[in-house]
Amino acid sequence: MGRTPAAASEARQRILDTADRLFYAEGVRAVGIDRVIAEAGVAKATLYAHFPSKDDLIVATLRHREASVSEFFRTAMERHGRRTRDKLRAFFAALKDWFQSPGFRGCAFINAAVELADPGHPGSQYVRDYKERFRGMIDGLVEGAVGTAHAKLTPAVAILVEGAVVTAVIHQSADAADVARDAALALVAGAKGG
Amino acid sequence: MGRTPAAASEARQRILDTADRLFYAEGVRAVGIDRVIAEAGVAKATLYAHFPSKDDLIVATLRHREASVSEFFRTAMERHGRRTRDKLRAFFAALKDWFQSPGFRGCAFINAAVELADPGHPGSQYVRDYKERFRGMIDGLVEGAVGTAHAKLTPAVAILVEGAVVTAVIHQSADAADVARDAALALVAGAKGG
DNA sequence: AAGACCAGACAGACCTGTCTGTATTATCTC
DNA sequence: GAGATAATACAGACAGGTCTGTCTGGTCTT
Repeated sequence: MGRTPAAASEARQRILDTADRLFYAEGVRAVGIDRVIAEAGVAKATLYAHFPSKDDLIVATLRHREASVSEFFRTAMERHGRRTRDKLRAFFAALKDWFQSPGFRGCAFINAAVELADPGHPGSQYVRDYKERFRGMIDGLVEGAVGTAHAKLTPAVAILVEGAVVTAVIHQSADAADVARDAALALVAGAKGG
Repeated sequence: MGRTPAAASEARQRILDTADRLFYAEGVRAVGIDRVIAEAGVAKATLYAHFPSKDDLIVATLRHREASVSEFFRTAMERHGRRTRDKLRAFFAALKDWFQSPGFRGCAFINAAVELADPGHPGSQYVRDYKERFRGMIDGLVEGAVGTAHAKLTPAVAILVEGAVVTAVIHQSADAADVARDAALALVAGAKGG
């Protein structure tokens, strides 16, 4: 019995897809292993052969989701980028698409960090690292919009994005994307002008 | 035996204080009734006499917390208000105080909404209502800062505040308060100038 | 024969909510 | 004052379910 069988296995992929879906929709604490294996059509032993514990599965699910989130924004921005050449605008348009997508329930990483509560949990650590990478992407957009690097602008835009996500999920509305976009563009215009 | 004994009872107050503390620190799902009654020094029957179910206790705890949050911001802003007459500045200073306070773990209302997951849960509904009231407070600050009412500014500042809270709890840093303050002031200045 | 998988029992802990029974205190009646 | 009544709170057993994680055994494919 291999401790961690083939990395690219059908069962493993089914587990990850199912766990991602359930964890995002109902929360990592609310969904139990039994639910995951039932809906993935997998034996419990198989799950534990691939993921030593539920905590490991949670982290693997976050990693799995990061890939799909990046992919979503890449294609959505490309789609919007045809009309709006400004990448920052295209990003907020993609953000709004996300808010309006069925089953939207906010940022899976923030949700996981909130649920795990313990900052030392591997999942919480992963979320911090992910947010660093996310901020790096924002930084690229801001630099493209403002011309030069601007140390103070990126954190502000990142905060606007986080706030928009939280507001959208609480109020079940996509309006926050427009509000955040206008605020970000105003800040960019201010940084360029002054 | 009254179903809901005296509204102002010592046991009831102990339950609320304890539940508020535990729920905020570890999450409403992670903390069980047994923990609450043990740390509150209360019999289980007493808890269920005051609160018909855990869900009811959660909502009561949120209500209880709203009072203390309002009180915190009122006094903190008053303290800062002596130096900075600008109420918006005083608010962000208070926000930073909160971020730096021991045991800070973000917004209890957002956390609860994330954990409950279901938008129809009474707790989630309470959170939505609370955020409406919170936005009303922000609106007062913005109106005071910009002179006249400004429909587009308040939602942007509210989003900055939400984003700052989330960023602060994820990165365990109070810097987000300063970033959000500067961004809010820039937006206000832009609204006044243009 | 070996690796990967499925099915499901099992242990031990924890969950919410109900129930029995007792102690304490305040109030009302005589 | 003395006794009765009712409200409140205590302690803790209990039911029925769920949780994670382990284990046994069978199946299928290569």
